[in-house]
Amino acid sequence: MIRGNKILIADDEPDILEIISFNLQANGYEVSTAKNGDEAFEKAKKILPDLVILDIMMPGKNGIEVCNLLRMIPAFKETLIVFLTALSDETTEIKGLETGADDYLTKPISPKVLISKINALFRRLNKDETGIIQIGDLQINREKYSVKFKEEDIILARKEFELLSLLASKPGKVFLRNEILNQIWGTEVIVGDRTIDVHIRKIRQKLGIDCITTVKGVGYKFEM
Amino acid sequence: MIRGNKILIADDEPDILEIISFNLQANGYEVSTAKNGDEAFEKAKKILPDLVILDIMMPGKNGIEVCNLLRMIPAFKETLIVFLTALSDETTEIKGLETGADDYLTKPISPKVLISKINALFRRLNKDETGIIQIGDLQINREKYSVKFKEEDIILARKEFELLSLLASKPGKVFLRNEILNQIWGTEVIVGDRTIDVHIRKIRQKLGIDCITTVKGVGYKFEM
DNA sequence: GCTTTCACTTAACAATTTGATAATATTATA
DNA sequence: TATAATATTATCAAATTGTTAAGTGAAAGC
Repeated sequence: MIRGNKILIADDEPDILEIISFNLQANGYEVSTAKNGDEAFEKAKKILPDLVILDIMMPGKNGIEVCNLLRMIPAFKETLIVFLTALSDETTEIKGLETGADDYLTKPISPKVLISKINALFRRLNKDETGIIQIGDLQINREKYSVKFKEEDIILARKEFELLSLLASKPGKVFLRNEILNQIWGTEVIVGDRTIDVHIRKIRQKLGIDCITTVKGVGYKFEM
Repeated sequence: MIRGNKILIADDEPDILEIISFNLQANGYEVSTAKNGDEAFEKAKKILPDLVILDIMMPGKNGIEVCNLLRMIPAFKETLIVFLTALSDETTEIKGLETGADDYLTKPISPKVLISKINALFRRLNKDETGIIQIGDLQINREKYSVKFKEEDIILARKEFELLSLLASKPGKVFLRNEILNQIWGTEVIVGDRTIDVHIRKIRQKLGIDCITTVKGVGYKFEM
């Protein structure tokens, strides 16, 4: 868990608090609890959690009020907020979601499912899936379709980029010629064996460094 | 059509497809449908939706398989995927969420609640909805539909504006021609490939600076 | 009502790049 | 060394994009 592992739970039933706390902690989250809406709001402002789990019916402020108040504070614009309540009526659920909550879960819920849902929310929050391959001084950015070597931009044509991208996706692994053909040309198109060689050559030429190794009779592999 | 609002629904029950389609469309989403897993996978690759709603039990590939396949494709790393199924057993739900889905909803679900859930997901996705994009000396104001370069107003026609706006929304990212067509023209309208080029040309001409790069065989990207 | 203007699209062609192959040279290895 | 596999080079066809001009329809202006 790189970022975002502080969770605040607000519920007026001590049993619920304990069960959920236990399960979240067992999954590596740092948990704080609150017994009512007012306490939840105060604690939230103090500890700045990454996720707030709110019961709706609580003494003091109810969950929806807390959610509203939090969303008004800039620091909580991005904070995950989830309702966890026994209230399963449609109107409340819609109201809850429209308040700016990220999910609305109804009790009873199994701890495992709860954890899965929470993991799913965090997964999207930590969207560091940039599609960048970095090996030594070589950087391949799939999204930008760009290759850099020591801050130097290297322009590759499409097939060249795809080929390098494929080989570099698993450094050290030998890709069979067949495998390469299937991955890059697909099963429909049929091209000669020499075609691969030529593209490999162009990549080697453009990169200027020797990072693609020929494994004679088998295929090619990427190595720095 | 600037906002990400394309949804693909896959379900083998025509009634469900129709009801959900209707409701989503009524809420401003652009909807495509698929009757089974295979069709869902193919259509997804073609139209590049922002959200995919998957039934689990379907002829051909089941929903979980489709989700798995999609998540393997770089272009679908960020796509919202939600299961909507009658299967309410815990194991399946956990498996679904661990496959990389963003939510797991069980039928029956009221259209209103479904819409709320979907809105909540999109709300988090479009996080930087400030309406103003500032890159170097270039300022794009989505609300005013205006573009400024070094305090100088630049008048762009609608399509030109939308195109620039799209490219500039993720500087560096290469937008596939497909992606551009889908985002700006939608899946209904079909225009020739040259149309994009011509708009690109006009933007380049009007801006006077070289900030749109052609990636041959792939698409275009914005770079200052 | 008519004309003008403008945004958008397309056709047609030019310019460019890419990718595949043939032909030949070179290398690795049994 | 003989042989199969790969490297290299040059070449050409195909794919892709750039550019210009022209057509279309809708909105604006007279």
